[in-house]
Amino acid sequence: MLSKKTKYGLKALAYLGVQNDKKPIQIAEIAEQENISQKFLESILLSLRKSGFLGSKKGKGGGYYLLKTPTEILMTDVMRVLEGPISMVPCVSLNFYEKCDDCPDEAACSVHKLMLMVRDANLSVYRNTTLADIIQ
Amino acid sequence: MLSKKTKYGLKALAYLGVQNDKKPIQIAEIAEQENISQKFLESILLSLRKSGFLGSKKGKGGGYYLLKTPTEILMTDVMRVLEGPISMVPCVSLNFYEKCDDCPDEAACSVHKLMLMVRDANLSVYRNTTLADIIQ
DNA sequence: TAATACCCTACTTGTTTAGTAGGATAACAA
DNA sequence: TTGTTATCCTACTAAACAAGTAGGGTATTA
Repeated sequence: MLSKKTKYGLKALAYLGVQNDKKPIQIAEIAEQENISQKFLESILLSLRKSGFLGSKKGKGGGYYLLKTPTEILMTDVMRVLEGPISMVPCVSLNFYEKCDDCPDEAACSVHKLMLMVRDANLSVYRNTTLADIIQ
Repeated sequence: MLSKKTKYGLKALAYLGVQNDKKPIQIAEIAEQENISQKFLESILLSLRKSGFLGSKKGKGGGYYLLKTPTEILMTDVMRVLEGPISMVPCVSLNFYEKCDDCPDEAACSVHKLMLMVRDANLSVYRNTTLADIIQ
């Protein structure tokens, strides 16, 4: 299941992505428009800022804005930050590889084989999809 | 992340799949060979039996065995029983569809759009993979 | 009739999720 | 300079879920 964090994060990015100008948008506005708890959204936007997707401005007239254009924002990167590893098991992860402690032989493991295929299928979606592709 | 339940269930199915004869295999043997807690595996095999993948035999010489040949066991079905819905959000699920309560317009939802692509990618893997494909 | 091995329910423990609470800090405007 | 706005940051919490454990009951076979 997709976590609410990821869902809300994606919705917020999409909301910022459809704005034509680069004027900062307030958390409160996004939260209200997208039916998200404001405080929860606050922490999500914070992590999106820390990972380089968003810029922010404090004080009156402040808010968040995209640092790149939607066509430059890859779902691979967004998903890794919001949802974590794309692989369903660490032993097939490109960025978070870890050997299974219970599995003596990766090459012979049926779970490994299946999860490799699943990982590749997911990666091909996320790598070929940008924020621009999912807004409008 | 893939649950241990699914991981163990797949390993057990694979273990039963490589047996050439149809002789029942005991939980204890699978648990030992695959490094799985026996009691936990017991409950997993029980659910695989109740969903029609396995047959069982009680008493001495008893155990579990596949009810179909590995080429007939689709990953779509296995994953749905062990891991639950293949979709990451209910609003794109074929078998467990549910409308999002916070989302006014599915067609315009960016999360919906992305998750549709992800669902299709995963389905195409699971639908085209049988137990036979992941053993050996 | 004793041993074997599955059958079934209920409980426990640890982790994660989805928030809440409450204040600190920076920027702008009067 | 002072009040207001809005982000920044830490810590806490309730509920759900995962991953087992415990302890028997029941059917089959020798």
